[in-house]
Amino acid sequence: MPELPEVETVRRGLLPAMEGAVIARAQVNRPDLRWPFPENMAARLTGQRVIALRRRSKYILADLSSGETLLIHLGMSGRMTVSGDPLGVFHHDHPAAQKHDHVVFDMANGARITFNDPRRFGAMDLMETARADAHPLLAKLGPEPLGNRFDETCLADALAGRKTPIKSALLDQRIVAGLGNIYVCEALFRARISPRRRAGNLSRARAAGLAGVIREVLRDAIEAGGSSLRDFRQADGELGYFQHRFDVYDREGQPCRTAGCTGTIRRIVQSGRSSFYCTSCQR
DNA sequence: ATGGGGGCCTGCCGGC
DNA sequence: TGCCGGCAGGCCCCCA
Repeated sequence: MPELPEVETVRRGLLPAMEGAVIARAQVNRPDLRWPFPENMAARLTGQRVIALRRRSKYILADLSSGETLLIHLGMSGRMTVSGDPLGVFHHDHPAAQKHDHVVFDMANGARITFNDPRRFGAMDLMETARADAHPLLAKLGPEPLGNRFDETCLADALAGRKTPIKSALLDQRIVAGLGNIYVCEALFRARISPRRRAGNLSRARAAGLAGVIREVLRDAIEAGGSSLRDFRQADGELGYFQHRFDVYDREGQPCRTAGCTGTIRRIVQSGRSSFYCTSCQR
């Protein structure tokens, strides 16, 4: 599910309830998600203050007062929602527990944060904050697309010589971190590049343009509060709006939105994933 | 080294 | 109404 814009939207939604707040109680309802939880996870979280709530790629990172960092990944179907009232003014009740509520944080400020993940492709882990970058899930990630290190040159360099289709290359988190199936399709549409084109076959000028377009798509999506497909909700339970702005994703058979283009959006399968694109204006 | 495919899970949707 | 196949936003791992 959640790609970078959705994860960023969740992080922002969690900030008022989590950052600077103390985890009064951590309830862990099963031993694992995609992988086993770290040893004594509940005990290592209980009583800790969340110093900072960060994001790296599609991972949420909560730096704790203990010197450890909690890593959270939402997988395909993970959600984090806030209930209750961080200000302690209205004394809202918490909603009843749902199926697949795997981890629940009761914050000392009265907020409850619930991690729900039907498919359990998500993950949680704990590591030393000082060594967070070396975590196996983070160590090989490429640059943040909205950060300073991601520029035209670096994308062109990363794509050079690669025979894989540009679609697959952009899904490779070592080239650029945080893109998933939706935003790769959308970025390639905006850049007018066919998902089937060999990555190493793009001119440096087009690769440079693509880098700019990737940033633009992600910024637009974050601004819209992410996309709401199936089970994505913002942390406050509200729906995002970016799905209404998809130009190609899930628009098979519909007309291309490029001005003057009479093409139709097609769906193809590349390395097992759907790609949506206009065969007429994406080359 | 690089690229492709399988597998992990549950839920939903469309077709019969 | 019910069953079944196909599909889904991610990513590790194995194989060629």
